[in-house]
Amino acid sequence: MRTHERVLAAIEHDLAAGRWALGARLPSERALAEELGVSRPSVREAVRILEAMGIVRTAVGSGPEAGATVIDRPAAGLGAAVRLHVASGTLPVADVVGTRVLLETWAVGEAARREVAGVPGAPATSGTGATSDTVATSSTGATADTSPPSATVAARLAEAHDLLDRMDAPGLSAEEFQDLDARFHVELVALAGNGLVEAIMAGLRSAIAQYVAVGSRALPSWTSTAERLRAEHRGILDAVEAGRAEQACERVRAHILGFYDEAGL
Amino acid sequence: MRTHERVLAAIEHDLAAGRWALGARLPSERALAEELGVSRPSVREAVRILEAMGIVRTAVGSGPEAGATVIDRPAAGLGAAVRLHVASGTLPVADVVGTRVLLETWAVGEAARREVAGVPGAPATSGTGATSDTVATSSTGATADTSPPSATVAARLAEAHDLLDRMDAPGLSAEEFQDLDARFHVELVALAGNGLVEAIMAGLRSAIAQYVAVGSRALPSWTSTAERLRAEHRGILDAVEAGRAEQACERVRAHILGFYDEAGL
DNA sequence: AGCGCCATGTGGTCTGACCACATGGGCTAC
DNA sequence: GTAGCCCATGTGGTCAGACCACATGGCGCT
Repeated sequence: MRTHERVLAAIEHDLAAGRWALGARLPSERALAEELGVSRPSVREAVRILEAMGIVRTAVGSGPEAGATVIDRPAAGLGAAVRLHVASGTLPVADVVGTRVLLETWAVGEAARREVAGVPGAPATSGTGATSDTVATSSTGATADTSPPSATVAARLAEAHDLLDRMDAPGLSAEEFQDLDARFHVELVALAGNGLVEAIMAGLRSAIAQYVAVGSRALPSWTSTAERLRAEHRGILDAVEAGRAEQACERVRAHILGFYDEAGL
Repeated sequence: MRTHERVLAAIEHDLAAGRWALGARLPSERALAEELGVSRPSVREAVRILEAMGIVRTAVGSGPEAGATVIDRPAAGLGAAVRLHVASGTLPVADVVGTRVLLETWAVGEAARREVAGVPGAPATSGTGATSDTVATSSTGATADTSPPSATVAARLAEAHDLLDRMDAPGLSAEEFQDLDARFHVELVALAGNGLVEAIMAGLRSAIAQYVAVGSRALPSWTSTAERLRAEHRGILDAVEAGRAEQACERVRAHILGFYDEAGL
């Protein structure tokens, strides 16, 4: 077994044993190296992997913000992995589209059924909202994290409405629109309250952004398409809030596949 | 931007540009370092991340097998990331169970509808079968890769049947049974022919194995539970092959949630 | 012609060092 | 006594160089 794998296993063990809570700091690389009897580069490689997977965040300097702190960003690792596999050509775009149809139709259905059950403001089981990637940067410039952790469904809905409002702004560039659009769809999935599904959807985000950017260049008219997308977004959210699960599912499906077909992908 | 991130971005760019096909070898670490004007440790950190995400495989020695070769193992990165997040306590087990219910019910439904459409032997869109993890080893000892790439649906069905037959072997330990069980469920999802969904399910495998192992210790009688699981597996596969989508979905849901409830999780 | 040995190139690891950065306490000036 | 500045300290980031284990493949010997 390679040294950095032993380090990784040791950290994973301590993580599972609760040695470090969320937000806590790992020992310094030098201290960990001495503690485990390995060299600093080996520790560094393990920390790099944890960072790529969204388990820790590293920062230089001094004080409580410096060092490797345990964070909660499941989407980072998933997103980078999916994007890299799409980049290497092993994952076809059709599979990505099929997956988002699956996740999003399910999510809006769940959300709508929860609405009709009369618990519109119930807290989500887990709010692991984190969207930006940690690894590399050749993806579309993901701006910044937005979703606060452990948000309620009501807050998620408000966030979704806010995103739609911002997409109505005149003079919005296609890139800005598509960025807001991607975040809206992640919020949509987040409404279902399953942190893992949300993380997967957030992970798909950069891969989705790539094919959307490519596909939008093949459109006859971006402005008219954007107008249609805006209306469809409103329609989806309306169906969810009205508790019409079947209608919400069908609208999401038509929305996603409609763009996919129109862009000729 | 940190040096290893620049290296990662450069490799991702070349990967997307088709510089290396699947199975090709990356330049040696020393050559890459010189090419990019960075030191070897920086290259190593980038390669480590690629390895953790299942993009490349590294091997020492000489000859065509040595070095960093481009592979196609989407499940490795996803699996390790999901397992680590579950270990750190940020992803509840209920979310993992909910996600597998979603993926598996959808997959068997798709498979059954494809059966009834009369294309039982149609080739899958992509066969990215890879199940074992690359990172760390504290998970349940995943034995080895089994699914060959680009397998047909018929081959997948045969593999599923074979797994069920092997689960009938007398004297099978609980661990062996659960390993076969996990592989059966991955095969089930693979029937739908979506490589990404299959990769996600394969990624969930080690996280699932953990809660199954914990839950099975709380069962009143493992042998009787195993007997029930065997029968349910056959029932699911029968429904798929008969093209009864609704029945297959319901049986999968009952199968997963039944164990979850019985184990008191 | 067959066999065995070693030069070669690979990743794996370690040592030691220096740098940039952010903090926080001590020192100085007022 | 207080407010401000400044540098010691500890952090990750990076580099250079070295050695090791390993697997291969060609060379030389038999």
